[in-house]
Amino acid sequence: MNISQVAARTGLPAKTIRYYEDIGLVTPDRRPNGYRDFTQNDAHKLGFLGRARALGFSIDDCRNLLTLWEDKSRASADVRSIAREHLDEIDAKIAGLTAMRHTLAELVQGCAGDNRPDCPILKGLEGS
Amino acid sequence: MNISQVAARTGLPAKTIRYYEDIGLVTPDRRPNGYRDFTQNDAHKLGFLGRARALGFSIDDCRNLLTLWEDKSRASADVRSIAREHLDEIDAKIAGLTAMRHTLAELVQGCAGDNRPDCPILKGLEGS
DNA sequence: CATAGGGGTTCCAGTCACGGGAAGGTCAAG
DNA sequence: CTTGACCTTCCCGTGACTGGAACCCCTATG
Repeated sequence: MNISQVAARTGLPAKTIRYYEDIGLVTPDRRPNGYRDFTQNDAHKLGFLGRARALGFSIDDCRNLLTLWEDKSRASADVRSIAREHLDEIDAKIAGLTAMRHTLAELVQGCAGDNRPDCPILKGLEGS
Repeated sequence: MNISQVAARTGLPAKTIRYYEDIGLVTPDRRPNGYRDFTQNDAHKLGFLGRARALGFSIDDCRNLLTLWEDKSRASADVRSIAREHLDEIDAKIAGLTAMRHTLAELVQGCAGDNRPDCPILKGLEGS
């Protein structure tokens, strides 16, 4: 399979796929003319990567997950622990954003939004 | 004021303050020896920047907010519209993360977390 | 057979918002 | 005079790509 075909199948840009090869996440064969030749398994791995990245896993996480995924004898507890850590991170991010949202919403609420130069949002940002 | 003092007052690292000067957000004076000399107003601006950044405003947003902040005749509606857009962005991020969390939590829940190699998390990531 | 196009390849540079660290000038204290 | 804290600039690295240039390969058409 050429790179454009695997790109179409996985939804990943060709550039990204080449980058994933650069950092050793996939190792496609090469044809005599130098073109990359992806197997079904490569495409499958790249699809896996795409979904894991979409779920917010870092490249390092993905590398670990890929290893576990290919290791038939791995313990599912290992996978679970990576996923759990990631879940905690997501929760922390959500909490941070929610706090941010709260503060900002208060500022916006207090703002008349008219043509007067008096703006509580800027006042709020001015600090104590 | 030297950079370390304004850093202490604003909570921003000196490196960050120099960077903000690089990209034109502040323009401190210079002493004969080359040291930066920050006015009270500079410190105030940097504090403003720190709080706005902490609320997740982008550097570009901050640049706009700073302009509005320094413009005595600005309309509060302008500020409000920037803040509202930012609020929408925050909401979108929260929604995305929440969806992610949901998917991931389902995967984790389905995982026994024992030593068997059968792992629903990896299965879920394998895709259709 | 020449050529046009749509693939593919490599490599280099840029992104964002800094952080780390080197090499060297400056200043106040002991 | 020396020490040590502080300041300066400069350059490289981060993460995960993205854009572009320059060039090769393959097929189809006049």
